[in-house]
Amino acid sequence: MKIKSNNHQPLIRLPLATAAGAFIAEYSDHGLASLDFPSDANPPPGSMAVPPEIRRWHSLTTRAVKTALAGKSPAELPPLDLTRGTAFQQTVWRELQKIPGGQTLSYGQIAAALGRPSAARAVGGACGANPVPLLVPCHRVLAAGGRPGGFSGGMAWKRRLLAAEGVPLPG
DNA sequence: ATTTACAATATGA
DNA sequence: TCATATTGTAAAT
Repeated sequence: MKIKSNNHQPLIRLPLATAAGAFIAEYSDHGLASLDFPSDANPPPGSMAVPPEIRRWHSLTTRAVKTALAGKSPAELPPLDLTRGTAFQQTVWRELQKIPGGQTLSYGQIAAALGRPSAARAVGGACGANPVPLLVPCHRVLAAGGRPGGFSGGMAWKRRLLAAEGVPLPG
C-alpha cells in the first residue's frame, strides 16, 4: 500500500503479527488510522514511546484482525480515526461496517443504502480510499452481478477473506 | 456465453 | 479536467 504524502499528524506504527503475516497498524491520537497488509518491505516501527492507551488499542486491533482473518465478526474494535477521509467516504465506511459477515453487497447497493442510487462509482472510490481494511469490510463489496470488482490489497486477499466467510468468488 | 465499447453518473485530487 | 475497486446496454466474437 502506498504511503500517504499527507503526514500532517505523527502516527505511531506498530507491527501486528498474525498467521497470515505481519500487518502494520498506524495510530493517531484518535485511534487506529490505517492498517496495511503484510509486505516484504515492512519498515521497522519507529522506536518512539508508545502511550499505554495506544498499546490497549493495539491489543484490540490484533484480536479483531485475527478474528476477521478467521472469517468471524470481531467482538470489539478499537476506536477508528477516520478523520482523514471526506464526509462522503466516512459515510460509506460506516455503512460497510453494517454488513454482516458472510454477506456481500454491490457498490450500487451501498450507494442506494446511502440514498444515492447512482453513486456506485463514487462508492468504489471510497472503498479504495478505505485506510482500515478487514475492520471496515471493503472486501464484502462486489460489483453488480457477482463480478469481483477490485481490492487495494490485491485480489488474492479479497478471495481469501471472502472464502473464510463462506463466500468464494467464481474463479 | 464471453469479451469489448461506450455513455452516464458521483466524488476527489 | 482527469481518474476511478461501477453500471447498464449493445455489438461483435
